[in-house]
Amino acid sequence: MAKRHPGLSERHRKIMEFLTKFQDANGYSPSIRQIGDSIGVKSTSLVDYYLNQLLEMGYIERENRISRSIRVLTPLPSESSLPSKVADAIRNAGNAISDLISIPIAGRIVASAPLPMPTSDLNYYDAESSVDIARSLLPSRDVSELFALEVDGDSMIDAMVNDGDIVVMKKTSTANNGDMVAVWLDDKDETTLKYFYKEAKRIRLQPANPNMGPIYVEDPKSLRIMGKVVLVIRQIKSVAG
Amino acid sequence: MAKRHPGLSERHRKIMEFLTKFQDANGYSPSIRQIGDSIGVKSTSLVDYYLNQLLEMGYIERENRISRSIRVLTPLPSESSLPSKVADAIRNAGNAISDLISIPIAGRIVASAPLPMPTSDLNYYDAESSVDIARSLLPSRDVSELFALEVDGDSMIDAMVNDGDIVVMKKTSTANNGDMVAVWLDDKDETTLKYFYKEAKRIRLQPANPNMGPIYVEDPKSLRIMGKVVLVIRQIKSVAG
DNA sequence: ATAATACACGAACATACGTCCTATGTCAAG
DNA sequence: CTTGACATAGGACGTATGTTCGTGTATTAT
Repeated sequence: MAKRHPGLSERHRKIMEFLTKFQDANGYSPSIRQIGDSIGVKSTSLVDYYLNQLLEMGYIERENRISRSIRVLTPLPSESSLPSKVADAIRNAGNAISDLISIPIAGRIVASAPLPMPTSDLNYYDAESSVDIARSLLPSRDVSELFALEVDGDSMIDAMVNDGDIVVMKKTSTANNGDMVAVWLDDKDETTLKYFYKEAKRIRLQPANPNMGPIYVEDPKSLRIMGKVVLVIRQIKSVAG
Repeated sequence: MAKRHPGLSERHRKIMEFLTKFQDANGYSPSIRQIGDSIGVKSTSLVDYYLNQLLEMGYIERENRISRSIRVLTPLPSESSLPSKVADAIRNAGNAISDLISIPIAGRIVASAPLPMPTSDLNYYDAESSVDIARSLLPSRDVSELFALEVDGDSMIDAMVNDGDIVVMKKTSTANNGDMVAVWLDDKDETTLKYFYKEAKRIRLQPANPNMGPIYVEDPKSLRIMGKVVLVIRQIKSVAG
């Protein structure tokens, strides 16, 4: 259950350290160039390059084209500097009190229709329905991007997901190899849940059910990643039938 | 020594609210223009104007000429409009503990072996591992009879349950029609998860996967119900393969 | 040796974003 | 009525910042 830390170069480590430190000290993220300075690199593109790797590896998150929008997801264990009382307090308040997270249920997921997405980042409130999940079950510290969908129909059984199941997803448009993602296939006009693998010239979508074969997507453009699945919950509801 | 909070106009309040909300949701501050949008103001200068006032009054901090560098210093009191996380946290603080129940993981479930059962009702403590589940996800009021098992191997895919999944079960030796039960089949020498239906002269065990056929047990004696499944949890763990 | 790949630099570019200046309207005090 | 403080709008301007592209150099695979 512990996060994997593969191939983190010295540079990567330094960047992560700088990110957390800077965030902690200033309350906002550094710019690309500031990161470059911190590791002695003059080229912004190189920093961008590293940031993308860290993103791939799931260490950080960024918003496209938005300044200083880097979020550190897995702070490295090496923290000894907590200058900001505020940050500290907030952090403590976060994980000390709310072990239970309420995730809005954005709608139902059907193979034949696109994914309903939470209408905005701000409407936690009006979600009429939601699921409560223990924080310990979730990989991400960042709760804001999580939403849940209820599976409608049998069309996802090849993903080992059945009618009535609840999938908790994280909003994203990129995926790492091995992630289970919800994708919209343009040519097939359908939504599907599959494991994502980027291969040399194509993308392999592997069903969770080991008995079923993968499908391949040659054109990355025709595949829209809507989010990655982080949790599946099935309440057995003793239905007669 | 608390800061004075004089003359906070509706606009000020709205801005503060938006700031905290946005920060909370995105992990970084909004831009001037985003703030403007949020309060229905087109002019960036006006937003700047307000921000300076808030700064004067000690509500926020900003860095000159740095994007998205606003820090909220004094989150507004109560007001019923706090960002959800905090609000929820506070609200739940009292009953959070009781809403979350810790279920011991008794062992692993394999088709080829009997179910490991919790040795006694009292050994919550020494359970090295456990899962935390929100009470709202569980049907049963009675926590003491619940235990969890981790699925080992692919042998349960006909129950739509895969390697690594966690099944939460309620200890029982009887079942009602429609329950999903874990049963030990004497003649086959295996454990399986199936929906339980008592028919006229036999018992029908129906896989969760609608594509697969049922199996029938003629002799009720050769079937031992170990418990009924109340919840299945699958954490997607992004493993390459 | 050749090709492919990862790592690195710098510069050009587009734009997101903060700053600041001008104009307009309101309203209470002088 | 005039004055001035305050609230609001619009936009010009400069720069801070993320993105992209062309190029170069090691390192590794074929």
